[in-house]
Amino acid sequence: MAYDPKTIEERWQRYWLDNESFRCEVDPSRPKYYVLDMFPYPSGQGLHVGHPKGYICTDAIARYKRMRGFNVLHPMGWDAFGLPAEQHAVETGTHPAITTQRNIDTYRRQLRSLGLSYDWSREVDTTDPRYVRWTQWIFQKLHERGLAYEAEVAVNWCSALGTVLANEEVIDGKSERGGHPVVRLPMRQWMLRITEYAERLLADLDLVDWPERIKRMQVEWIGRSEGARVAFPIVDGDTTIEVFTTRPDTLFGATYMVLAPEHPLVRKLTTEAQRSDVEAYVAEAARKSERARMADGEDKTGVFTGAFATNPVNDARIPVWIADYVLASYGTGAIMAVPGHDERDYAFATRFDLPILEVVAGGNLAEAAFTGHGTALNSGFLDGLQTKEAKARMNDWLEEQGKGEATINYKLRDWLFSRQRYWGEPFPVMHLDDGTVKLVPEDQLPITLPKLDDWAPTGEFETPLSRVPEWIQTSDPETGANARRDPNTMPQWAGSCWYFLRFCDPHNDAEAWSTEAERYWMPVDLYVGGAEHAVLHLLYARFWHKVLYDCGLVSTKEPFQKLLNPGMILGHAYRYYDDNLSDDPNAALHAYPASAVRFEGERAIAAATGDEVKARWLLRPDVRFDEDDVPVHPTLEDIPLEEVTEKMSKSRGNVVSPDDVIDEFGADSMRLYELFMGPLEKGAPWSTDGIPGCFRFLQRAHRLVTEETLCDGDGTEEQARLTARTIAGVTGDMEAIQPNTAISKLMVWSRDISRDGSVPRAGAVAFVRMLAPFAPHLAEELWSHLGNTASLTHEAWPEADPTLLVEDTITVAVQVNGKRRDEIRVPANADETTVRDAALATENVQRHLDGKEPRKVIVVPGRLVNIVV
RNA sequence: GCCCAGGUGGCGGAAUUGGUAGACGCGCUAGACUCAGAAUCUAGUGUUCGCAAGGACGUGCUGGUUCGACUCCAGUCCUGGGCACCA
Repeated sequence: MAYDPKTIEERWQRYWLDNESFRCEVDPSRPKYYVLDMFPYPSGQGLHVGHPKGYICTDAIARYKRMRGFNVLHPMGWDAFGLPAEQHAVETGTHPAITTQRNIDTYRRQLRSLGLSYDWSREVDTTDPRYVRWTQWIFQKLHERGLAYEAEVAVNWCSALGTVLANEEVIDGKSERGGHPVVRLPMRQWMLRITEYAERLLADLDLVDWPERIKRMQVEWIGRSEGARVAFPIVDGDTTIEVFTTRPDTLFGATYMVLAPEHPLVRKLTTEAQRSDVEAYVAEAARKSERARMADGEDKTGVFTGAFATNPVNDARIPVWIADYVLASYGTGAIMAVPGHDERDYAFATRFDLPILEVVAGGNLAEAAFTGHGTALNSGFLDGLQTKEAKARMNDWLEEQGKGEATINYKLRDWLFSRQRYWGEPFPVMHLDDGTVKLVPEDQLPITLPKLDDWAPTGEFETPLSRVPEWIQTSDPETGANARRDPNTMPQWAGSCWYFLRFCDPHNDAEAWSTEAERYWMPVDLYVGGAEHAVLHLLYARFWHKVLYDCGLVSTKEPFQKLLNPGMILGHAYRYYDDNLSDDPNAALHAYPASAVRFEGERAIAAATGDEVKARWLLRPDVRFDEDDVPVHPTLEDIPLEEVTEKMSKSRGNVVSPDDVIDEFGADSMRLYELFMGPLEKGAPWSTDGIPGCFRFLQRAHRLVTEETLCDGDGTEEQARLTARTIAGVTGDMEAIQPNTAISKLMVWSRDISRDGSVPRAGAVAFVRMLAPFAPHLAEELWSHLGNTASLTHEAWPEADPTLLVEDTITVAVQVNGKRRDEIRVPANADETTVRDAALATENVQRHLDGKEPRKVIVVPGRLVNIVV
């Protein structure tokens, strides 16, 4: 019987499902292992070959750990709220719930076809009301602890799309999709006080085993900085401007102040003479997106308000300006400008002819700001102090005088937690007529989404839910008083902040999870998912987890013990450009090769005409190759194509589906290949060239076990040693999560085991067990061929006989002056003198010594001998 | 601009603590089987000189430390990722 993956894989997938082979239950008598994939958003395109890289690796680990006696929790679910389903509803009228279910079905089918060993009885779906109920419940916990509050925050509103856009969806004041105008409008929104947890989110990174670069990204995102708050009184006024500075030691050098254009004091401080200039500047800044403001970079702009403030250390009268280089959202939204010792202030002062004062020695202020540390000067009581001491002295002085205090500031901002969208969790709150907010009683949860008949945006600035008055309008079930529901929904992050807890106890209708299940399964021992979630998802989930910890609802400070990021699998495509910006299928377009296009920021411009153009992609089968083997467009004349390797995405047309690969080679070959390609964390362009090699290996494995006659026992000594070495090596590789080298050792075994005799049964048994994590279908098939009736899911992992790992005779390399000249075979237990003499005696060494006396001989036991002449 | 990761054959990639560079796979070459091909098996395969034995060179580049460097140090170039007026 030839190896036929299709039959084998169908049979065993059926068996695993029918027997619930991977079902797990709390069992305090056994050690647990919780291995988790970041659950996917089920998009309409289904999986591409890049997605399963991590899933396959965690599956191999899960199967390995089961065989090592662990009680393994390995679940899968769906992060199913999200914008694409809602946009699909706008376009087709199909309810997002229907689209979502359809997509989930596709994903589930594809994951099952890979033979992944999930406990499907634990599947969760964040859009399921039984799940939403507990997401809302956790929101209420946050609210009860004062961590959820409402605030007026500006949003990017696009009336053409009828939706609010994230900052990265806005390019140059226009929507990324379609190029429609976007305005910034203030709106009442929910915020979560994540900043209150900044210090713990930072400190507890020490508790987890994560890649250093991910930790660093979180550290930088949180952006802790130590400094001081200082109050500057307004001249002839009753207000003060408060600023944050990391350099209180330079306070004597503050020669002007700057407020962000959005600063609440701008209107109040501006004098009549300056009012029209200031208002024009503020309006201009509001029109620009945050991104555009940052992009302007070096060219500092600003306007004088007409007001003056007093420098609290020397009573100097200094002007107050507004400028958009000061960010409203960081610190206090206002700065003291020290042009002598800050590059931005220096550029601004030079541009507007403001005084520059030297208060730290060490630079040349005629040329540039000096931002380094040094000795204070022109600074009254700080003169002569080094920067570090000067800071401390100034902080003390500020506190003594009541003019400021030492403080810590974070870049991290509170989390904007509402979205003006339909397909998300409604807020479990009631807005009462007196303006207060009351939580919906727990027994009334979940608040479910209303039906929506008309999906098309109205262009009005309103949320989809606000268009359903009978849903918005409600009453307080406890008092019967009038109440309104919140018209916003939660962001997609909400469901993913706690799904790993629900997996511990997914069918519990009395509580979000039981204490027993949480204490047993948590924390997640191994969490695998894309580095693109390095900051947001992982930070938000950690934040919720810490709140739940403070509520006494979870027992661990951190949810994810070890984290790994699979590298991205990239797709190949061929690129050109055209000027059909609106994607009109009937447009008469003009196409351009990459060489005729230049870039201005993120915009592609045709070099000849200056018109904006749009990138287009073709897949290899659609590309024509001309006589010089240059890829060209199949129909458009003279358009050479640029070969690009990028992230797989529908818009680039470079997506490869696992369905096609499985159809041709089977799931086991696909799994083996994705593991064998290289280390988990490394990305690579997708190529099918290596798959036949993996298929051949499985074929050979199949033949060895089913077609050869097995001899009983361990076989010859060489065979027994080979098997023992393989077991030891594969086990070590699995512990280190290096399936690529584990597989290569299995390949060596299958190549060499029948070298000096027929395949020994004991070796075959060990081999099949070791094959199970990588090619589980074939392993099951061979296992039953070896006479077993049960699945090998819970069979014991083989153990290497340690006596067989010790070689009697070993090969030692012989070097002369560090260059390898020969090798010798010596008994493993030979002493140094024996090895040294044997090495000196070899012919090659004698020739290279050429009669000279060795000056020094270095013997590295078991490794090599180096003879220095 | 700043920070981080990484540069090893034609290709994907191996290489405990500094100790035989290139495991394993792909591709390629030759042979076996075959009427032939496919498939399979066997052998070879870093570059270069040599009939060979054997030598020289070789882990982005330039130096350094060392008996010995892919591995450690300094500098430099390239690629990928992150951050980007955070006071």
